[in-house]
Amino acid sequence: MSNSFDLEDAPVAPAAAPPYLETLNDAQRAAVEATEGPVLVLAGAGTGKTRVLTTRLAHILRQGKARSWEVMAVTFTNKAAREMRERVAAILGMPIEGWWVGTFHATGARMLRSHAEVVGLKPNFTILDDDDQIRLLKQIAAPHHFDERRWPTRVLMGQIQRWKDRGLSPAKVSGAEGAEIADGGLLALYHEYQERLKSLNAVDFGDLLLHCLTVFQERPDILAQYHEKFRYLLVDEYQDSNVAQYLWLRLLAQQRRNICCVGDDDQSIYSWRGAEVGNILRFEQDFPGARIIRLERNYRSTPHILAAASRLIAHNAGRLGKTLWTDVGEGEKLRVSGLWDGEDEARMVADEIESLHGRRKPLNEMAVLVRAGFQTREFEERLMRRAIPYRVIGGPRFYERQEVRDAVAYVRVVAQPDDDLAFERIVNVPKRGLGPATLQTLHKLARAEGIPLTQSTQRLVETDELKPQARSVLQKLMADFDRWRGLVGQLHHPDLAAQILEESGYTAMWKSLTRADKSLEAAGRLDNLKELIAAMEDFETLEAFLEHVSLVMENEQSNAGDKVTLMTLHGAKGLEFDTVFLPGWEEELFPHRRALDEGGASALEEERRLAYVGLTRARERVHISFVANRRIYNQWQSAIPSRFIDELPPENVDVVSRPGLYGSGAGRPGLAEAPATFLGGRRLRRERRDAEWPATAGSRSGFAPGQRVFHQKFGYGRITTVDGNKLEIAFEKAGVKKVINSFVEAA
DNA sequence: GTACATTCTCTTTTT
DNA sequence: GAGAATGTAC
Repeated sequence: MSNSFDLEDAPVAPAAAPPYLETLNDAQRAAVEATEGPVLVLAGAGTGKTRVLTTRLAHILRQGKARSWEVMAVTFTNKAAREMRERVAAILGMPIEGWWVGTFHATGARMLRSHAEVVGLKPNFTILDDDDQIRLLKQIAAPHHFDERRWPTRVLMGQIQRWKDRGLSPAKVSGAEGAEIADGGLLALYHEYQERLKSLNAVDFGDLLLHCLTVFQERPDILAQYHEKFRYLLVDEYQDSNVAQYLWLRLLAQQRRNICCVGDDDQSIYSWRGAEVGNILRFEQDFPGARIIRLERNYRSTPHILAAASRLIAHNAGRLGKTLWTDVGEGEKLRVSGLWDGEDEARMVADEIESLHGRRKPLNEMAVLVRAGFQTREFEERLMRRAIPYRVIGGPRFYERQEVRDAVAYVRVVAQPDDDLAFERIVNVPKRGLGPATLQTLHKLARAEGIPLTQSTQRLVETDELKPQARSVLQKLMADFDRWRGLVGQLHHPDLAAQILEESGYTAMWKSLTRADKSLEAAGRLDNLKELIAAMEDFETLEAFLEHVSLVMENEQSNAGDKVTLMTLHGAKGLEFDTVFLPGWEEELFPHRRALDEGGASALEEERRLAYVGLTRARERVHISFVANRRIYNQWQSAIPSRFIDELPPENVDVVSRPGLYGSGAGRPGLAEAPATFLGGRRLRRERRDAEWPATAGSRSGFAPGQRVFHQKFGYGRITTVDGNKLEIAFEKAGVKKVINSFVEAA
C-alpha cells in the first residue's frame, strides 16, 4: 500500500525556512537538513543531540519527504523513544500516527511478528525475559553435567548472548571458537537452546534481531518490501549498537542509504553487553560518501566541568575526537573530597544537599551517580534520616518484581496455554504441595510426547500416575485455567486478571503473611499487583498487554515532587542536573575491579568513559568523593583514590581532602606524572596492599601474583605467591592451597 | 516427597 | 545482607 506512494503526492514544501530551524546553530541545522544519503552526527555531551534528532524527524515529515509510516527511528530505551514521539509531535503541533519509532527490540519484534513463519515460529511467539532464559538453559544443561563451578549457568547464558549480539546463530559460530568454550559443549548447548525455544514458540531478546537477520537473508523479497517502505532511517546512541543491530541497520539502509546515525564514541559504555564502538568508528567505511557532522558547542556545562571532562577523556586512545566548547561564564571549580568512610561520605553529600536546598536549589536538580547499584543504599539511609526526599532510578524494576512476574505468568498461561515456562513458574505458587518429583513426571510425559506441559498435565490428571494429592490439586488447577480461558473476551481483561489472582489463591498467599516483619512487605506486593492490574487498562487486549510487559521492563514510577535522584552512572546517560555528586571514586570500585579483570585495557577505557558521562551530566556543580575505608559486605577494606582523580586537571579542581587521610587526590606529584596511569596506580597499590591486587592483563610467560586463575578441583582463585612451578593460590571457594602450575590455567 | 531451616557464596553496569 | 544450594524435620 505504501509502495504506491510517490514524492509527487506529498504536500509542497513551504518556501521560507520553517521556524523550528531558526533557533539551531549551524552544525545542528546542517545535521537536520542533510536528509539525503548517509550521515553520522557526532554529538558531544550536552550539544543538543535530542534536539537535532527530533527536529530532523519533524523536518522530514514537514517537508513532505516522507509520510509518517515511511520513517523508522530506533533508540535503545523506551524512554528515548517516548521522548522522540512527544517532541516531534510538539514541533509539528499534531499527534503522529503509524510511524515506526521504538527501541531496537520493539521494532525487531514488530517485524518478526509479521514474518515469524520464515524462522519456524508462530506469530504469537512469546518473548522470554532474563529469568526465563536462565531457567530454560539450566534445564537444558542439566543432563550434560557441566561443571557448575566452572560454568555457572549465568556465564553460559552470557556467552550465548554475546554470540547473538554479534549476529551469530549457532550455525554461524566458527568451529574454532565454538570448540574453545567448554570443549565445544557450549556450542552444542546453544544449538539445543535454540531448538528448545523454537519448540516453545518463544524467543529471547537477542533473537528479536537475530531472527530478523535470518528473515532478511533468506527472503530478499521481504527485505525489499522494507526498502520500499522506509525512506529515512534514524538511529539514536549509535555508539551503543552491537553487531547484530549494525547488520540489521545496514541491510535495511542499503537500498536508499538515507540513514542518519547519532552518537558519541566517548559515551560508549555498554561493551559488556555487546556494544561495538567500532560501529561508530567505522561508519565512513560502511557508508562511503557519508557526511560527518560534529556538534561541539556545549550548552550544558560550565568551562570548569568541560575542561575536567575533556582532560579525563583525553587519556583514552582511539577516539574520533571532538573539542567541546562553551561560552557560558566560569562557574565553580569541581570539588574533590577525601573522606574517612562511606558513612562520612553519605553525610557530606546530605549536608551539601541540604545547604544547596537552603539556597533555594530544587532537589530535582541534584543527583547522586554511583558506579554500582548497591552503593545507593548508604545514601538512601542517610537521606531518609534527614527527611530529604529522594527517588532511586533503576533498582528492582516493576516487571521484574517477583509478585508481578508471578501474576504475569498466570495471565500468560491463560492467554497462551503452551507457555511452559510460565506454567512452571506458578504451578506451585502458592504452595500446592507439588515438589520436584511431581514436576518431573509432568515433564517426562511432555518431553516424550512433544506436547506442552498444560497438555501433559491434563493427561496425567486423568490417570493414576500421580499421587492422589498431587492429582487432585492439579485437577483443580486445570479446571480453573479452563474456566478463566472461557472468560477471555467475555470479561474486561483487567477484571479477569484480578479474578485469576483471587481465585488461584495468589493474593491470599500474600495476605496471609501477617508476621510483623513481613506484613509491610506483603502490603507493598499487593499494591504492586493492583498497580499491575491498573496498568492493564491501557491496553486493548491481553495479548497487547503481554507484549508490552515483555518489551518494556521499565518502571514508570510517578516522578512527581521535588526529589534528589539516586542512580547508576549507566542510568544517567542522557540526563542532566545542576548538581552532580560522584561518590566512590576509589580504585577497585571505580574503575571497577571486575571490569578490569575481565576486559583489561579496553575495559579501563570504558570505565573512563563512564566517568566522563558522569562529569558531563552536570550543568553547574560537580562533587567527587572517595573514602579511605569502604565496607564491602561485612569487611572493612582500605581503599585508595581512583586513578581518574589524578587525571583531572588541577586547575579546575578544588581538593578538600580531610588532612591525614591517605591520598590527597588531584595534583599529587608522581602519580599524575606517571606515563601510564595503569603503571603508576599499580606501583602505588603494591606498596599499600601487597599480594591481593590483580595483575594487569597480559603478564608474560607463566603466572604472576595477583593473577586470577582456574583450577579443575578448586575453582577460581587468585595467586598469592609464585615459587618456581609451585603456586600458592587463594581460592574463592576452597581457601588457600598450594598447587603445581600445570594444573592451573589463566581465568 | 515436601516444606522449612541452615549453610554457603557473591555482589557492575541492562534493552 | 540476599540468594541459592544444601541439610533436616515432618
